[in-house]
Amino acid sequence: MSQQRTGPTDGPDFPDLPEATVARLPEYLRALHHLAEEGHDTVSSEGLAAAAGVNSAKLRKDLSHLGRTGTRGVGYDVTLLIDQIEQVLGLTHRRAVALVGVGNLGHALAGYAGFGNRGFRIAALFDADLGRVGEHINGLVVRHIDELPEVVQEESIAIAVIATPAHAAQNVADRLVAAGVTSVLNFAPCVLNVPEGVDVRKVDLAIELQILSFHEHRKSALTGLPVVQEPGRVGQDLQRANRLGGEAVGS
Amino acid sequence: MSQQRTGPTDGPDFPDLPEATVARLPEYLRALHHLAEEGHDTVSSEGLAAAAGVNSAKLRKDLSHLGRTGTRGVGYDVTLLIDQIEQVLGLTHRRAVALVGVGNLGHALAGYAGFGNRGFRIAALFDADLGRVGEHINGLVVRHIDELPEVVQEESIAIAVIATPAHAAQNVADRLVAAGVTSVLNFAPCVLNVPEGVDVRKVDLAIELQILSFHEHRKSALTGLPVVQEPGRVGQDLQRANRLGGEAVGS
DNA sequence: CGCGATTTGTGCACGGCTTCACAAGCGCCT
DNA sequence: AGGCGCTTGTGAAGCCGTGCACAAATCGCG
Repeated sequence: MSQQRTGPTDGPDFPDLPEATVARLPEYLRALHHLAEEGHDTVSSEGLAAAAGVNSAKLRKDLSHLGRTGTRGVGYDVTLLIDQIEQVLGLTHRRAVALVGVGNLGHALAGYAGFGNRGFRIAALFDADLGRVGEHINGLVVRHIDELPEVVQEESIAIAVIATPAHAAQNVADRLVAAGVTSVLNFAPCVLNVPEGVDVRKVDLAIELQILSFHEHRKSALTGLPVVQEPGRVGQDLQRANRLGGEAVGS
Repeated sequence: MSQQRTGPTDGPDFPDLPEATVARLPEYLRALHHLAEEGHDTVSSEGLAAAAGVNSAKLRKDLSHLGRTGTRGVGYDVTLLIDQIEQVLGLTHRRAVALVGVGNLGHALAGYAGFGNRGFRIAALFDADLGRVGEHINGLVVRHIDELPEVVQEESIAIAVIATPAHAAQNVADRLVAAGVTSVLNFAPCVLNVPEGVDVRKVDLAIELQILSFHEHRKSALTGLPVVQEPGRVGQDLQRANRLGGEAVGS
């Protein structure tokens, strides 16, 4: 609401990173932690790039946005780089996260150790179902969603995870925003409308599979039969042709 | 392995969609199903774009890659468009999916109804832990991972989901590929090395949160105090600043 | 102290994606 | 039948991201 995303930041230490870079920094961070555990003190861009699964030039350009980080001829200091990235990502303190929806998926997320290890602390669980309120999960008690405002205030929660059914997600999002949450990770398969200034990221498991399905479909069309049919009318014909050839997916 | 991704496809009905388009088609599909349930027969690009959360021009260009789909002055026929997209994504039949790792997350995924509704059928569950083998989840029995090759053959499985701990993921991926799987959805926080021709998509929950954390960090630096401190040592100081500015998030 | 090996940081060009703006086409109404 | 309003499909411009290739910088060693 109050700030626009465009234009250079006037804050001195915010280099206004490209979004693509921001999306990769966490991956670098994970790789660096792994390297640190193995006892490495320094890494070359080549080595870190391999560990993170990216091009080394891209990695160097990404890191160059953080200011002077590496030393030529040597590489990057692992612990120093970890600190720098955690700085930029705002991971210098454990951020409190609220989780709404303690169903099938939410239950699993509440117990997922990966959050705790990587800068986050699930500070509160919520659900609308009174049958679930009061349940203990991983040392936390499930609270009713009406208690959102107080808890968000008390725990200084800025990030929330939505793991509710799709039909409830928009309502939950509205209440989260009203309570002061400004970042949402949405697992519900629907589009969320939020006011400007609130960030939403979406994770849709079925969509990921459907993207893979497309590539599968294409692979099997290439390796398998050449799909004989007229190039002109690509309408209902295709539909029928595919339904018939549907089984031929074995490698 | 056998095919390279570059160059135009020689198959007549594969328009070689841009990857960005492929990633959005599933979202359109979901929105269309929703519209169909509400009784809509046609949609304008504007309407569908709003429902999918994208720009309408982008949507039209995406759909134009599928061939003639809409009618000018009217819009898009909802059911027809659903069929077309499902065609292209290879969703004309329910694809069998294997799920490896029946821990915290895997358990939830096995019970997730969203897969079944959207073109996929979890055909087999695997785990390396003998204590879990034999367990019944959602009508399926957990099998030992050594049985992978047979089951993948029998069920014609081309897509697999990895929900194991990170340290086991690469091994599992190798075995999946050896068994004939050519698409992998990886929930383990690590990079997978797979031979060419195998597609991997990764979902890392902590990374999503870290990206949100970055934006939070930036917001609080903008709205709050101008972050007075030496540019040199950007260490613990920022940490304090953020904690103080944490309250100022009310809309 | 100087040289060579090594590795970072970056200028540059290329390709893909996004967005605007508008012409072409379609149906409806008179 | 003809015109009008609406909506698609697309040319063109601009932006962002990627990757090559190389200059600049640093360390170690003789």
